[in-house]
Amino acid sequence: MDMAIKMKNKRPTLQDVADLVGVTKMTVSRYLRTPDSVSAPLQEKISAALETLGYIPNRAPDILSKSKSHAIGVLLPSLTNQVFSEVIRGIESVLEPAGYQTMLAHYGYSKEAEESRIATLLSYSVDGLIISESYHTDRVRKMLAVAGIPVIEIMDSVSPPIEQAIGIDNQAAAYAMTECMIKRGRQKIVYFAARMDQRTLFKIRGYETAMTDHGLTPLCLKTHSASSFTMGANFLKEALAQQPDTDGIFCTNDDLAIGALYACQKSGIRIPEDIAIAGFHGHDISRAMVPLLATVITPREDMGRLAAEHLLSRLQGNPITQAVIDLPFKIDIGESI
Amino acid sequence: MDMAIKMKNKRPTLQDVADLVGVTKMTVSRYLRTPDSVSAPLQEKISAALETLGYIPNRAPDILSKSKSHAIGVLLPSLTNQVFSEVIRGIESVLEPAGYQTMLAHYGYSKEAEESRIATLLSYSVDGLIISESYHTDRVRKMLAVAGIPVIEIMDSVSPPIEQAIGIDNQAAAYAMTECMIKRGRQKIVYFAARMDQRTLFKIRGYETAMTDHGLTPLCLKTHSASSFTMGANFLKEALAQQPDTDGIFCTNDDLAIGALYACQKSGIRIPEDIAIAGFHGHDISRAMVPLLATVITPREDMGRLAAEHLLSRLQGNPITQAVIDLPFKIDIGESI
DNA sequence: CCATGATTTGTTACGAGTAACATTACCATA
DNA sequence: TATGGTAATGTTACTCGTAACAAATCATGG
Repeated sequence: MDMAIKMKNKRPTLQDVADLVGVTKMTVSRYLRTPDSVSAPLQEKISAALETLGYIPNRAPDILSKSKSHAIGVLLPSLTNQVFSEVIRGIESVLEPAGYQTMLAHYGYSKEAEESRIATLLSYSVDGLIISESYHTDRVRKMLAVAGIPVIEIMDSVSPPIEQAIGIDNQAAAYAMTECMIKRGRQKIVYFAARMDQRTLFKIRGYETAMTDHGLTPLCLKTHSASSFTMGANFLKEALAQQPDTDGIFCTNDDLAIGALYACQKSGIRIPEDIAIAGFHGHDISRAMVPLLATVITPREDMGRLAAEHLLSRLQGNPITQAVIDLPFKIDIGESI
Repeated sequence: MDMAIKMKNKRPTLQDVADLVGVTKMTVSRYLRTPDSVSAPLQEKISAALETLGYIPNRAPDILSKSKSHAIGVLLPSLTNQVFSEVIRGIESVLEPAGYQTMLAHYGYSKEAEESRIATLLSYSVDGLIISESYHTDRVRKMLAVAGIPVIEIMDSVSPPIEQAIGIDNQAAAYAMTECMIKRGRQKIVYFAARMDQRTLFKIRGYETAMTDHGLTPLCLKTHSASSFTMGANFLKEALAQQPDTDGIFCTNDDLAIGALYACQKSGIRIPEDIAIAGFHGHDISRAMVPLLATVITPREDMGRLAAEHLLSRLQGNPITQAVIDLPFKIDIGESI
């Protein structure tokens, strides 16, 4: 066999193109960035050579010499949650048309994992970071400070931001929904909480404050595992066991609420006559189902979109105009409370 | 003000660490990779200096000299679709523990966009690619060939793969579900199709073949826009207008099916007595709702997981063991047919 | 007390593209 | 035809970490 020609299977470089044309790689480099800076005959020859070899630009040298990767790191707690899928969608809808690449990472709600993921993203010289959660370790804060790139925190608008935060006031949202249920006559409202992350803790506080403000006794069922329809059904059973006259359920997200709602339907519990159910986030399904789920509608995609827009603005050298952007939420009473 | 010390705000390099300790960067480099290759006193001093400066490794030189980024490019048609969120989850569940970074991109079902996204991913020297759809332009095929990195296609197991494909037989799946509905007595089944991508076309073919095989007349409602609950409701209206005695609906995905199902509930159409409804994919919601949605359960997360596993295996130098991996689907008749 | 080998640290070169500077080619005009 | 000026192309140096090689240091045994 001929094992001569083959072997050199590495992708073509500017030098390969230059050799084919008979010029230096500098000329090819110039052609790629400003075609007219090269003479007309060369333009054609270089263009043909690029096509022949299938040349693809290489960002590595640029990342090395200019520390600019044109990539943005996105660090979220989870990919399992629909909320974050929508955030990613919002982010990508801005970054991609702007020519930025998204580097996605997740840390499963673990602080140690967050540290290592941020280090990893920084090791790729990302030009900016979008991260979530409002609490960060000192090590994370130091890494971000040293990296000297713009960082935007999303999801929560209450905690003081590292630089800039875009989110909602989860506590106020939970308070509002709880109060709404109380005003509609519910007294024995149970809160279903999962994951127990920062945002969930804020929501619980909002719920508990609303309950005690109205002279009612809060009852919160908690799990550290992820939320799911099944978990919502399980929580329903437990709630009825602990508090048989439960007349309202407020869930940390739509999954739990829908799980609880279907479980009620299966056991002949009428919604909302017997028990009122409310969720959190307002996913598409809750806007379509029968009965319509009462929920707190949150601007998840907007959060991603705005975060990306502000990040790009800062990459263009603009200063931070607003350290905290508090996005509005909306209470939708649907048909389930 | 003192503008002396500040200014040099770029992130610390190995040289900075070395200067602080009083050695060459080579020594620090060695310490980072094999701490014991450096004398004990130096180990401590270097460790302290790294901490003081907040040094973060830089992958750029490695990418440049070894063309190894430890990043995997993932190109999907859309991020809007829950199917792909779950695929991403599967991919990340393997890549992240293996120390690989995910570079995510999407192309909105456009072939031109696919070309440019692949070029972008390659420009970052990704070590491997996971892409979707089975049809690719010549330019894409050439880029992939020149890049010389392992490529895995997911979602479809029928078309001949570039190198390796992992997916399901969409046509067979649609055929199976259609036949199942027919065997349960349905005659006037309408197909709801959206997006009209490769996979949808396969499904339509499966549905139509099953119908004609059983002497029935297929009727397919189509839209090029994305599927949604609303679209499912609209399709229902149109189906009843075009074929008032419609007794079955088979949808290209669960969203359309659920939208149609809820629309039926609202108009007093009984499911499945009056109309049988089936979806495709078996998302969590369809496994929890009342009535349980009949659906084709597809191994979305498995697809991602397997794709990532096979990719890693090939990055470790193993050959392709199976060019096409056809994953099983499952018909779940639920309570809606 | 020096030779020998082992251990530790240092030096040089490289990867791909580009900024900055240097050179060459070419044209028009005096 | 020499000259000035511009347009086109070439050269050099640089980015940061590390492989490969070189040098220095140290310990041990004869």
